[in-house]
Amino acid sequence: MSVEIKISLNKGLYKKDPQDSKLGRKIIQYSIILIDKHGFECFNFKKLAEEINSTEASIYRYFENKHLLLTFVVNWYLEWVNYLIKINTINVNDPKKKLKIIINSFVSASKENPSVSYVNESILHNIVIAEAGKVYHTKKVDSENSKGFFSSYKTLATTTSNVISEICPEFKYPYSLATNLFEMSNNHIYFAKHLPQLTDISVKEDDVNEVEKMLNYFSQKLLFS
Amino acid sequence: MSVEIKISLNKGLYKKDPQDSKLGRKIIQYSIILIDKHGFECFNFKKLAEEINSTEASIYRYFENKHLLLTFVVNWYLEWVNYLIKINTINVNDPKKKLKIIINSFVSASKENPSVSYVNESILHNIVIAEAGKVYHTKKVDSENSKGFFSSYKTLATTTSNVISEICPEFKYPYSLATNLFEMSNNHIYFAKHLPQLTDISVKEDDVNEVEKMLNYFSQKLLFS
DNA sequence: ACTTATGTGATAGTAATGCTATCATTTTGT
DNA sequence: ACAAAATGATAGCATTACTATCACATAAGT
Repeated sequence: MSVEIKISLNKGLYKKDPQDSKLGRKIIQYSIILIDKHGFECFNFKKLAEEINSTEASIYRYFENKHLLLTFVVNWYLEWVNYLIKINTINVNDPKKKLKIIINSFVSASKENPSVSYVNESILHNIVIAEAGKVYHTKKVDSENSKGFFSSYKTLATTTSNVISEICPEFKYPYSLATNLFEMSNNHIYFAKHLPQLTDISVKEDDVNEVEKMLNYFSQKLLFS
Repeated sequence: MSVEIKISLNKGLYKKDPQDSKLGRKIIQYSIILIDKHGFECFNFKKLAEEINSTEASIYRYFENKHLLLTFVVNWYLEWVNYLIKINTINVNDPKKKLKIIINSFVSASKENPSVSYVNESILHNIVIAEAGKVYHTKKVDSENSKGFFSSYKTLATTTSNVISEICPEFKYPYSLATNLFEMSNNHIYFAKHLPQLTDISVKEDDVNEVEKMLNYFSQKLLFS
C-alpha cells in the first residue's frame, strides 16, 4: 500500500470530484488515454463511456462538458508539476540551480516515478503539449479566469518568476520569461515531432534533452550574461 | 482604382479559390469577422451563411469544413506578413535593423495600410493571436503538413532565421528563436488582454509597443551580448 | 440571339454530437 | 437491514456537420 497524492483543484471545474470515486478515477484515467489517442476535437463522452463500460449520463454527472474535463486534467498536470518543483527545490538555495530544476520539470516531469495510479503522467504530458493551449484560447477565457480556472498556471508562473528575480533582480520580464520557458518547452517538443522545420532541436524516442539544453541556454543568456 | 495584392495559397486549402469570386471574398471577409466575434468553436457555416445572406451549401462549395477555412485565413495572414517583411526590408542591409522590422511586423503588421479590401487585417490579427495554434494542434497535423499546409509559417521561420544567422552566425537556435519570437508576440498580447498575471507587459488600446520592446530586448540579449 | 456551362439559392435529409430527463438498479454507509 | 447515494439503462431533443438534388440566374462562347 502506498500513499497517493490527492491534488486539489478548483471546484468549479467539476460537478463532482472525480478523484473521490472509482468511476471518477476511471474517467480521468481513460479520458487522458482517449484524448491523446484521438485528439481533443474527436474525443467525446460517448466514446469515453464505451471505453469504460459506463454511460454518457454518468460522465455528465462529473463534468459539464469535455472542455471542462480538459481544463481539469491540464490543471491536474500543472498542480503536479508545481508539487514536483516544490519538493525538488526545497533544499536548494542556489536560484540558478532552482531554475535548472524547474526547466527540467517543464520538459520531463513526466519521467518522474508515477505518483498517482490512475494518471499516466507521460501521456498526460503529451496532452498538455498538444492541447493545453485550447484550455485558455476560448471566448470564455475572461469568465473562466475570474472563476480561478487558471490559477495553477499562475502559480507556476509566479514560482518560476520569483526564482528568475532571485537570479537577476533587475531583469524586467520575469513572468514573461517564466511562461515563455513553459510554452517554449511544449511548443518545441511538438515542433520537433510534427513540424521539424520550425525548430532547431530534435526529440528522438522522447529524449527531450535537446529541448532542456536550449531552454537552459536561453535563460542563461538572458539572465546571467 | 487600386491594385490589389492577390495572395496565393496552397490549393489543398480550398475546393474553389474564394479570392476569385464575389461570394468567395464575402466568405473570407465575414468569416474573419464572425470567428473573431464568436470564437472558432462557436463559429459555423450556418451562421456565416445567414450573415452573408447565402446558404451553407454555397459555402461548402469553397471550403470542406471550418477547420480548413481557419487554416486558409491564418495562412493568408502569414503570407501577408511575409510580403510586408519582404518589401520593408528590401533596401535594408543591416541585419539588426532587419530583425527589428520583422519583430515590428509580428506585433503590428495589422497597423499597415490595409492592402486588400475584403480583409480586415486588424481583426485577422486577433484571430491569429487567439486561434492560430488550433490550426496545427490537431491529429491531422502530419498529413496536413505533408500537403504543405504550413509552408507559410515555414517561410516566415526561414526568413527570420536567416536574418538571425546573419546577425550571429554561431547562434545555435535560429529557427527556434524565430518561431519563438512569433509565438511569444501572439501569446503575450493575448496574456496582456486576458491573463495579465502571466506576463509583465501590458497592452492598452491595442498599443503593442511594450511587446515589441520586450521581443527586441530578448533577441538583443540572445544575439548580441 | 442561342446554347451551354457555371455559379448560386432553396430545400431536404441524414448521421453524429452535445446534452437533459427519468426510472430502475446497485452499492455504500450506519 | 435500511436509507441514501451512485450508477446504469433508455429515451429524447436540439444543434451541428455535411451531402444531395433541383431550380434559377448569369456569363461565355459561337
